[in-house]
Amino acid sequence: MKAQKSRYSPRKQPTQARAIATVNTILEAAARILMDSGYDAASTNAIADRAGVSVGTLYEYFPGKEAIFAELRRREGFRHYKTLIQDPRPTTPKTALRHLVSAHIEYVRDNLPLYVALETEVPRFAIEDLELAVLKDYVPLSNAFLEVHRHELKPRNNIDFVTELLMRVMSSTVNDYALRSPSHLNNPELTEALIDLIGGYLLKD
Amino acid sequence: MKAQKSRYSPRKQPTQARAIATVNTILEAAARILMDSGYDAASTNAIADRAGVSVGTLYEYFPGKEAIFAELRRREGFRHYKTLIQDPRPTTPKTALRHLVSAHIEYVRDNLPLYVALETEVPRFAIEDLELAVLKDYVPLSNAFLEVHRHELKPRNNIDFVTELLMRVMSSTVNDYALRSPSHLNNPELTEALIDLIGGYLLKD
DNA sequence: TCATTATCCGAGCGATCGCTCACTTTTTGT
DNA sequence: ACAAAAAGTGAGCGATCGCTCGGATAATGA
Repeated sequence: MKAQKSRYSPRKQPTQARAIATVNTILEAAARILMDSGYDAASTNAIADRAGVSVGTLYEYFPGKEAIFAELRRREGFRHYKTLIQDPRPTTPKTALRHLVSAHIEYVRDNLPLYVALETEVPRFAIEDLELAVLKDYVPLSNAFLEVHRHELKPRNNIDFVTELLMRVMSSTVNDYALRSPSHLNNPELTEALIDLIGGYLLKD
Repeated sequence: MKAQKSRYSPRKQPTQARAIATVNTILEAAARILMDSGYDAASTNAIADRAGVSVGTLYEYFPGKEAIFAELRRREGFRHYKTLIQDPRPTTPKTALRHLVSAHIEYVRDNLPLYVALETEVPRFAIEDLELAVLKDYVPLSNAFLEVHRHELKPRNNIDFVTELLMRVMSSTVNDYALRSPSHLNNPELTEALIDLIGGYLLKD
């Protein structure tokens, strides 16, 4: 059986190079209008105009408006995820934690307008895919790593629960700063405080 | 000068009892449709129908659709805030922290559908008022309390920064669970873990 | 009582939206 | 070279939206 076709998956796969370029252009136009004027202003006609293609072309590759932003979110989520896992051989839990926190904050800071727009403007349709990719891929990865360094951790009865909690603490707190006090993302104190907070709960002194 | 008239403030103040009831009915209808069918489905016509009044009446008291949900959010935010501060004389920082975390989780859990709908469905217009009320009222309140119990805290150079950070850690983490894993809100482990996490960072052992 | 004010009504306007479809142009494969 | 497939076009349809306005009804207060 072929890959499950989500309600938000592309209508047709572009094969020629120019078609792939068209899809990218459409997504870039959608991102631009989203950041500049919000989700409501990002009508399919407006996106097509901005991309320099006709609405008809847009509907060749996307079954609807929601699919455009679902794809945009999927691509950004993957970019984000990649920055988190490209840690050259984590050595100790402490350094792994430091890399995770600073890489996460760095991604959000460096992509702030789009990150904020996706979080605040776009309705929450079809985020399950992305959630699964991050929580079901990354959490087990972390768990395996922590398992190896069990002797450096404070003893907890439920490692799965703790890993997931601390993951959420980090991402949702940074998310909160991004939406409400974005300037704090440049404050090194924030990174250090999060490392101390999470490390203090997770690691032996 | 009269109170600053926000873009989302009511068009006219209801004076008679039946008019006040009408406004409440409209807000309740808006909340119901929002929870059942989302923000887009909550058109002004739909809200008026559901409330059993005409659109004309709706526009007597609200300058537009956004104002309805701004008011709804304002009222819910105030209800939430009140549950946090009604602590009968907090004694120690530890008990105050326990009360804060459990009261917060309790409110979110007991109002989950509306809380989630407001967070995920309603665009983020005019939330500044609410932010100010909570962050500018509650944070100083906590700071004053912590100042008194300074000797029980781990020494930090920036108490304002720490208070705000821990506040955001708690609220945004609970928010994350509410949106993505609401069943965990019933897990007492979550409350205990958050208290340990924040207490461990803030308080001496 | 009765003028004044507050409240409520709802048909319908103008604008915009997501989207279709009959069609043309470009690329591909042989 | 040339038929088939892929890519691109854009006028315009049907639906819905937020909102107005002229007028009816109910409460108030002197």
